[in-house]
Amino acid sequence: MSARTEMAITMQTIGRIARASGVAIETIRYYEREGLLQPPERSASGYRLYTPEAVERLRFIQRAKRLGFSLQEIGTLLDLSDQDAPSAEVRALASDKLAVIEARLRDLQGMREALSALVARCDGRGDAAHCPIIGALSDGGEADDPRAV
Amino acid sequence: MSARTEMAITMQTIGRIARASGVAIETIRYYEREGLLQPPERSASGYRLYTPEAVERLRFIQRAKRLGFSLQEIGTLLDLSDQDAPSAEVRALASDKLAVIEARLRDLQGMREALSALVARCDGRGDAAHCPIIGALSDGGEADDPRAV
DNA sequence: CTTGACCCTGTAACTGGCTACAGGCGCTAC
DNA sequence: GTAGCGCCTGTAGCCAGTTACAGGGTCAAG
Repeated sequence: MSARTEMAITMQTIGRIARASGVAIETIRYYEREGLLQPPERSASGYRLYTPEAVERLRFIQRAKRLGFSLQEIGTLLDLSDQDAPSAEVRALASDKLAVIEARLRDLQGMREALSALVARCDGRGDAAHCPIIGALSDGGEADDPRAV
Repeated sequence: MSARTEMAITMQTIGRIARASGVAIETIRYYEREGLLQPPERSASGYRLYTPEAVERLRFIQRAKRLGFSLQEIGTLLDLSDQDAPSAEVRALASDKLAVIEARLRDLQGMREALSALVARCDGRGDAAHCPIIGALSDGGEADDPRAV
């Protein structure tokens, strides 16, 4: 059990880290092409060999994706982390993203309100010519509720 | 001013309806290819000639887009309207879309909460290694607030 | 008669994030 | 040795909704 004989710790093939992380093999290779993952070592026959940290990195990517970061932004986050950059930069990225999410939320809330008002006004009886939804889309919504659509 | 001599009412070229509707020329042709707009009449030299209703239809499309409908769904809405189908079908489409929007809203609200909690925990001082944002992304966020990210 | 704005068709590029081949080697078990 | 999985590269396709050419013809003004 000398350090010399177990040189490879627990290197894993791409299929194994794919299963361990829940990220598809093709996607892992794609992330490598996109620069999110360092090109790993290769076996004599050219197989990619990953350390367990690769799984951590993939999980990082997944979590950041869930928070709404794009792959490009995740790349930046990973770089900042790797270079141990000032935390303020990470924070700035996150709060920019937060602002984008909030803007999108306001957008969607507007849509929801407009649409639910329309759905509420349509009883589903009669035909499309008299449907308030069609009416609102056709002429800008000047029925009971003259809010712009 | 006989009906015979002014056969064309006020037919407009594509550039004019583009300006009147705010939709780019290329986009109008694209909508035609996609079946959202009926192929218009043509002049002797092959120019598209639109009636003023085309502008209405383009505005309909824009309003529906703002409400979150896809072009495909807008096509369906227009068909329902053209065929004067039962209003219930329009209503169903709208309330399905509403449900999708609400689901997306819940999603984004979750993102906002998680992200704003992280931003709040990072004071922007120190470096990335000690940044709670990086920490949460790296290990699943088991800091002050062990909520899953 | 020429300029320049407008229109035509058809096709390709773009965005982001994958996903799917095709064609070919490597590895392991029986 | 041979089956069958796993891995490799490289390229192409997918989604939606445009946008951008290239290479032409048309039309109105000066």
